Amino acid sequence: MDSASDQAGLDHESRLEHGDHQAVRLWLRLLTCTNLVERHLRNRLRKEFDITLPRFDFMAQLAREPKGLTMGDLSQRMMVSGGNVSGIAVQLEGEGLISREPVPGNRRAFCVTLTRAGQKRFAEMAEAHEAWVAECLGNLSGTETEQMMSVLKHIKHDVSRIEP
Amino acid sequence: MDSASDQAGLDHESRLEHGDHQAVRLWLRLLTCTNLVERHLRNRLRKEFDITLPRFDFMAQLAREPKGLTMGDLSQRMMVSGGNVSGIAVQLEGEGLISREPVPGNRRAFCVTLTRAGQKRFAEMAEAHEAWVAECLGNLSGTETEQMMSVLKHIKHDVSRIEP
DNA sequence: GAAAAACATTTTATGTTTAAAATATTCACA
DNA sequence: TGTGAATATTTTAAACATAAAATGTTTTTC
Repeated sequence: MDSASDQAGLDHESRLEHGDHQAVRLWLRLLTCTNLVERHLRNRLRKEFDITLPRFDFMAQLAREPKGLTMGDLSQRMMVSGGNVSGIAVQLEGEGLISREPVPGNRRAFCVTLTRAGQKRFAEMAEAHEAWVAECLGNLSGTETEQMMSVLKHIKHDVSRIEP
Repeated sequence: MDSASDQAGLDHESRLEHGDHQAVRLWLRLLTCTNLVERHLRNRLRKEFDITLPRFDFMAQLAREPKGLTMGDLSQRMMVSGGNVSGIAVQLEGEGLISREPVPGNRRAFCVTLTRAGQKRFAEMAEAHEAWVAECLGNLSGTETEQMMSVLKHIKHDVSRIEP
């Protein structure tokens, strides 16, 4: 607990505690940083396009998959609950940005796609969004970006091995 | 747009586009990874201690500041709106985990502290929480941790220079 | 010293998020 | 086949988030 103590010369238990503590410090910084960027993007999307981040994300997933996705696919890719995409879909459909067609062989599922209007609208937003992200993360050196990508991959791997 | 094209030999504009694209890829990975860890911690806190992440965070801020914090301090440190902490405070006060005393020289402000019960409860949770974080982020090498801390600091600096 | 500005907090209205329950459809299999 | 398990989605209830208005207190300023 003594912050003046040096890492060298600690016993096993203390070293473990120290490592855990380091992990917490890293986690807090990671969380703060991500929230900072996320909030920035959220605010700009709202100000410039009057759209929320989840709705933008919803459309982004569809833009990547021109053949369309089911509600379940969307829920999984956006990593949010099913009830969530359900609500967003109703709104976007009401605005004519997406359409939901029944799937021929499966009366449970919908096939959701961007409408023509949705594609056009998303293209405008995506361009701006990419520039905003670049403002936040584009000043890193090539090395920094690679390090970050690599460590994040490592973390993702570790976390997905837990989940019980 | 051609993913087979090599970074070398691109003109200025394409290189810019490439850089922006890299930034977006990094951002998506960063967001995914943070959400993954956050969700894991949220679930465990709920399962093991029947508490939400914001409420845990609220208590964590107080645990670090035994002299107490005002509602405004808490709002700032948790980086959420004032109305938000207000609601959480009512609940935690109702459960006897925090107390709100008037500040002697300032009848506007409250001084919020953990009660004895709150300290005890938080200590239990914090220990588990630290271990869970270590499960997620503790398998990184010293180098990886340092790289991550460094790059995140860089990002935070860049983002806070934007905001308007 | 009174009016105005700034401060600290709560209330209100609106919207997002989640988990869990409900509904409906399809699949597996004895 | 027909019963139960699995799948796909929607609905519901509770917690959380924000902005903006409301309330009360302190400080500034003229």
